[in-house]
Amino acid sequence: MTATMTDIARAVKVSVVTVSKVLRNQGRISDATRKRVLREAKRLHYQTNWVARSLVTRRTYTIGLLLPEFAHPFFAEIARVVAHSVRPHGYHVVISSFEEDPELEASEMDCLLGRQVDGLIIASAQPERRLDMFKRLQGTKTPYVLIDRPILGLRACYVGADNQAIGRLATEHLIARGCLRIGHLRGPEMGIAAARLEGYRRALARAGLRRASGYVVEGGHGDATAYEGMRIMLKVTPPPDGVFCYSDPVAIGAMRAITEAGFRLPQDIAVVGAGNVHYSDVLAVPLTSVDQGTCQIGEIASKLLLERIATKGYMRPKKILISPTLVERESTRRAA
Amino acid sequence: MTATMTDIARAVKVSVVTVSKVLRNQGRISDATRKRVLREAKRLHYQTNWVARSLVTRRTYTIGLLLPEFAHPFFAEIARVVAHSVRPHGYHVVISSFEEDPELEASEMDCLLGRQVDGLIIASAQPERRLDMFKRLQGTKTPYVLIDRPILGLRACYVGADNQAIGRLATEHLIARGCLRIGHLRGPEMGIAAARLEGYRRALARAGLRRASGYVVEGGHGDATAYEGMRIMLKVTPPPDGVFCYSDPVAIGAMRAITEAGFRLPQDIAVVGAGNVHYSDVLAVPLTSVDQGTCQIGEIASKLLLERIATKGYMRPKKILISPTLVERESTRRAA
DNA sequence: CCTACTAGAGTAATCGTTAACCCTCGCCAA
DNA sequence: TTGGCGAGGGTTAACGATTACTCTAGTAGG
Repeated sequence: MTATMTDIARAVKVSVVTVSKVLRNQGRISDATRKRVLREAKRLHYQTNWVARSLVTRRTYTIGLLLPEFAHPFFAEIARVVAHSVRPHGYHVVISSFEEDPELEASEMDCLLGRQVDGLIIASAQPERRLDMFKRLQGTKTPYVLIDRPILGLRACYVGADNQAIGRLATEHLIARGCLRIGHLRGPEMGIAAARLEGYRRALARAGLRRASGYVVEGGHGDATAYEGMRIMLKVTPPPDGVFCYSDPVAIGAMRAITEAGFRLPQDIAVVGAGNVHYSDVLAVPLTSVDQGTCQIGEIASKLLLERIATKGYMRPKKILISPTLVERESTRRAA
Repeated sequence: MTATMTDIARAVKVSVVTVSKVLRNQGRISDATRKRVLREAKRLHYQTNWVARSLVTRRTYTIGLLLPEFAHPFFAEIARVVAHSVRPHGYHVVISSFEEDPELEASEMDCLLGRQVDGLIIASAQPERRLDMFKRLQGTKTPYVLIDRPILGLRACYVGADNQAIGRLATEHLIARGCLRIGHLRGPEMGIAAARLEGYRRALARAGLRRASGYVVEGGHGDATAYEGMRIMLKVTPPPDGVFCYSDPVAIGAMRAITEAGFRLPQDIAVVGAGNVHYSDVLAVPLTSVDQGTCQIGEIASKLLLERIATKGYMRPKKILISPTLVERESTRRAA
């Protein structure tokens, strides 16, 4: 069985407290005793029982990661980065995905709190104006950081991409590549998609380009819906000569529609995606994409959370937007 | 602050034990008392303190997931499936990735054991014949299941893809598509890659096809190394008319080399990958790929582990190989 | 020689829950 | 009347560690 401090204490003939002190390097212990304890601990392969320690210290060195979905590359990357960032501080990560179900999200949050996590990182799917999950969370005083999806009306830490900047950057890039009729295949959500759309609009306005109504089409979430959306947009006369797509999967669907319609890519129509997912450069036409700084989001969220865990008093919530960067590939590489 | 059973007990004027019994639906409690306790519990938003409960029950309802890498689609999917499979049984998952570093893997295992996980699922990177990590693990009697990478000489549960079958299936498919000179871009590892190679060889032998020496080339892990490997293979005369690639990324690199060399795909050279990663059908030429049954691996590993956790006595280790399935796409779609 | 201090330990209480008994009615049968 | 039994609770002692004291020599200083 697993050895406990009592086992060590008995073997070395000291009290459990002495063992505890040695193992934590605390209190005054003679070198001789320390060595004997350490030797015995090693001999028995002693491992701190964190359950017992946590009960009295009220710290589990565990953080909860509450995500809508795990297999999604963005969230998988977040999980990786978060686990990696907190490990040097002795923390581990308990994961929980709620498949975009707000009810499940709330109940999973309760579970994680019951497990006494020291803090939470959440990409929430709570509908707008439904803050009771967060009220409950705040009631427990457990630190938490929101990522990716901002929650309106909540005074809380938030780290996410600067979606308006993403829209602006993508659109400005198309403009710089000489596009004059720039379309947008937008996403379905209120917050994120709306901000990207707004960035797109502002970039157009600043460049003095017109906004034809048919140039903004709903592209859904995946490449299938995006394919349909793009086909609709291509029927506008004149067709667009550049498209900013809400996400990379959407861009993939769009490119398929464009190629099938007989347009050349990027000569006739240039395409920009967003997300810069791992496979963007192995596509038929490698996709120019706006990188949303996934790693940074994970790192900063972790850092923020650990800060808050370490601090007793009140800390003002911080909202941090990560500046996107453009990764240019073939899908926009053409003469301006 | 968070309410405890003591708070409820005081409010309802019963003992803590009574509260505990009500909350666990155990022991004989009158309906009246039960209702009062439950009402108070709800009023205070009582949540079981799992740390305290675990200390006495010796069950944390937590399982550890020890993986080489998180962002990799295969492992991300595994994490998703495992978390999803164990949740209905009240379990949560603590993740830990060790970036292919055996030392880190072992130390993370110790941490997870210190956290008293009820069981472990491991895709190990321990080098061959270094079993001491597992000896230690077995010493704790903590149930565990290996996935993906078998460990030789270890009597332990294992769930993984049938790699030889993958090689066979891919090669037989190429044969069925009329390929006569079939190459293999192999992977670097001993176990998995060797098994796929063996499956390839057997399929060739069974079909009575010759094995030219230059037709088996090391393709590395990613598309960059695979690209180089494929260029080498294309110099053989006559060049292959079909290639089974160790993985999908490898196949992507190979396809690039093939196209650049002026061959048509799949008419001149057909390509099969393995892994069936999510983006296989959005490539320039959608890639035929052998699906290795990721979901099944995760589900079965979870089931096996929960079984072992629930069972007191000894259980014979089970080794389960998941039969692969072929997903045909454009890269092999040609007349036989 | 006595006091004060310190190094090096030990004791007792506690964290929140559960396990294993124990107690006290009230009721019923002998 | 007594004995037994079961319903409905309560008591006590863990679980494995930590925290906050307490205790005891030895030692240095006056």
